[in-house]
Amino acid sequence: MSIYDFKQTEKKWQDRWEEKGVFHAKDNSDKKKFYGLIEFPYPSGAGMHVGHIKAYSGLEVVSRKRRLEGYNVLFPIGFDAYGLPTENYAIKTGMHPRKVTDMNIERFTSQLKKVGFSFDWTRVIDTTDEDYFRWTQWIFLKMFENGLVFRDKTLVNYCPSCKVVLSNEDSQGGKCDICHSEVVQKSKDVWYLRITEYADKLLEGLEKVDYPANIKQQQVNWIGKSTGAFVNFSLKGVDETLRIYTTRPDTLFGVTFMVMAPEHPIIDKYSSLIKNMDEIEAYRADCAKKTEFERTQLVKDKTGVRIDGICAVNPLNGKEIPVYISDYVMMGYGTGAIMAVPAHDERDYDFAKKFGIDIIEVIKGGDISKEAYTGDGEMVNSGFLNGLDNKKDSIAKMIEYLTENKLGEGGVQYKMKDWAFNRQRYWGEPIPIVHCKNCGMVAVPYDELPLKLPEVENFEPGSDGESPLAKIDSFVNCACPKCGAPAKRETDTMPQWAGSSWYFLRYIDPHNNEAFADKEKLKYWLPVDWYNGGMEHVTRHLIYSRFWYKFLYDLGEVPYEEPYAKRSAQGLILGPDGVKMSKSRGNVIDPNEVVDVYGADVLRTYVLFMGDYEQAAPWSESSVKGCKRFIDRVWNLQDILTDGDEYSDALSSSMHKTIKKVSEDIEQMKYNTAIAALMTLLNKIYEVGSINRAELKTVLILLNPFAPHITEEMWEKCGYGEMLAAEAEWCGYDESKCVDSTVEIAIQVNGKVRSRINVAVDISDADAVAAAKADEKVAAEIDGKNVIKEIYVKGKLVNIVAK
RNA sequence: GCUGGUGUGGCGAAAUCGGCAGACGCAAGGGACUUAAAAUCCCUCGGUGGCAACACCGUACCGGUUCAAGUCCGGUCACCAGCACCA
Repeated sequence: MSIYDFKQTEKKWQDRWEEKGVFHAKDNSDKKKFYGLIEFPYPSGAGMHVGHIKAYSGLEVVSRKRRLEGYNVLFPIGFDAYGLPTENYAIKTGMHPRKVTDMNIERFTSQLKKVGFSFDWTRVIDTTDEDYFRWTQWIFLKMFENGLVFRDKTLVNYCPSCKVVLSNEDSQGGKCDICHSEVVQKSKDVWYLRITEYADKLLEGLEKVDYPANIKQQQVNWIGKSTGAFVNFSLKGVDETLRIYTTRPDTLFGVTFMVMAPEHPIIDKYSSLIKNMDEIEAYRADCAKKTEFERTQLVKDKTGVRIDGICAVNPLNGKEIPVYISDYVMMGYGTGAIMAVPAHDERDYDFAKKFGIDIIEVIKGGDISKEAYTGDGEMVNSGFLNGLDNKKDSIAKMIEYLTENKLGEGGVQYKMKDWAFNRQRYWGEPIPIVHCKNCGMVAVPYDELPLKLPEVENFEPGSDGESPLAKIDSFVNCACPKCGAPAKRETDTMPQWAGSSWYFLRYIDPHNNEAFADKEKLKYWLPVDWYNGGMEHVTRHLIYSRFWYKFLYDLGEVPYEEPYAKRSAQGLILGPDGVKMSKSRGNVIDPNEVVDVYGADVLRTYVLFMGDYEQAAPWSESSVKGCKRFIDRVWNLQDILTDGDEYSDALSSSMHKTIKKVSEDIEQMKYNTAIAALMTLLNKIYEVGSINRAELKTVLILLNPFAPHITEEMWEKCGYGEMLAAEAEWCGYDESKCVDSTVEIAIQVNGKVRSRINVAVDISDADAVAAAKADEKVAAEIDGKNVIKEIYVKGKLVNIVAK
């Protein structure tokens, strides 16, 4: 018995795989392709996390299996290297972000290689590389050309700590996605990408892809499509319409007041008519003080101010309606104003109660003296709608009436907002736009790309929320590409999501200087067959990259409608204390230490064995040892190896069953049970006491995707060949050989197990029941009773119902 | 509040279609080997009762369907994740 020297062995095979280039994807191949994609890492200074290992190991196993199955596999890796942590580190230490990035990438690379991942290292990309971001800028300019880029001065999410403007996706829950501090609202002129233009396409595309239901649902909710109507209310005494959006046009006869967002422009436009402007300004100031989080909390106790001097008119019956401002209405959704129907909306009801406003019932079914009735029913107090069902007929009828009389029309709204696309920071892709007094916003010509970052001394962002680039005159001052007049460059950079929005396309053709990727190659490799990543990206990167891809599809640059055919998400690895790993808690597990102590094969096996791949699970050092034992027991199979080029009778059915189980489980990401099946097989082999050459070969191939190093070493040592990864074929199995000739079945009497017997697999129902009845215990149990029913479930059990 | 999900031993977890609950691993206890420890190997391991064969109970809780329910149906509770005054 020899001891398995994992350190020396793992290094040996990692070097050989690299030398031989066995994991390089081949272009222009006739073979079936498989494109497996994992979310490329942000190369942080902290180095790799065990979470990375789990995230990559899933598709690593699939990719290795696919190669053995004869596929041409693209399983690439790269680095999403622009971002604030690097820049902040550079500010702190005085090192250039380029240097920091290069160091971190080098460290990640060596760590990844030590785990033995089968990435194609000839296709590595780095989003901060000028040959890469040149094309990020190129896509941005294409969007600019096509009207998908615009500037707007409105309230934006702003992180005072990071000193950057955040998109809606980056400030979920009112917290900054980067540093988790409270986001404030600030009025600022910033860049947007018109992602809402693609809302419907993003929604419809979900029907064509294989994503888990929860991921689809989350995206659907995030896009938040609603259908309803726009209604134009006139304001009394002035030539002005107050336009609102509602999903409930059926309740239009029940409107008793209107509410505008505090920032609504109509207020300023008619401030001279408003008698209580002081009160309104005071309320606005109060709202501005609230954080986004406070403002979006659902509160029963509504606040607001009635606008004295402005009055709206119900377009149906000419009734005068008071107008309020309140912060429960948001400027960013719909038109920033609502018609309030307190009888049938909880928020309006709370507001009406507080301010003593009339509540008019227009749908029968509730008790509006107690609470708002939001259910359905028959229309009342509603003129031409009376007697109709509110859902079935009256919505359509009302929209028809509004349209005919030019009082409004049907419409849709989305919760998703346009993408605030900018960072007031240094370490990002420069936005390739020039501001010219004569020509306005002008695109940097394509042949001047990449527009590089200037060399600067100080990366510190300006306190006024300006990019550090604004201080570099040599960068800012330029000639207008259109008219040649002196002009100024845009100084904002792109947000960190830019580079990752299309990286999977560049892997396909990473060294192309003529285009972001060759069309023929895109046609061969796309779509990504399987994309694994974290749940945290479902309403960020995953939406953004689908949007960019769909834009490129509309341009004719990419071949299919959706980028990712299938998506999956791994669960978190928690600390040994069952809580999310964090530096401050001191419960972080360093994957390098695990590799050093137990070896890469053990680490890889453990992260997949620890539980359901998609579920969170705590780290357990002793369970790691269990996997170490398993790997060592595999090594020791050499001691009981015998000749034989066919499966032995003793192991045949176990071999076939295990091949079937492992093959099927990998496809369903049930890696834990696949490994358990291999352990079960190993137990069986040791019980039998020997393994022959044919059986060992199968064991090595089945285990190879999980533990590639030890299986390569044994492959070579036992004389199967030179390199498993280059030579082996995935094992087949024979369904008919997965079963033994006899099985043990349970015998139940009235549903309770009373005995067990061995029967032939192909026993007939009648014989099985007869055999069951012949059993002593069963016979005693049914003696003197009436047998009512007899059931035989093939290979499982017999149930005799007796009274 | 809405959406998606989860609830099974001391722990991580298994269990196609409803068909022997607890595979596999960890921890624990006992034993072998050892001067000793580690490593390794063997045995036990959901609970209660029993010397035992065995019996009864047991998949968050209450109820239902069924010969048979962890699995299906109705209701309740708890936890996790995401969204949230979205008109």
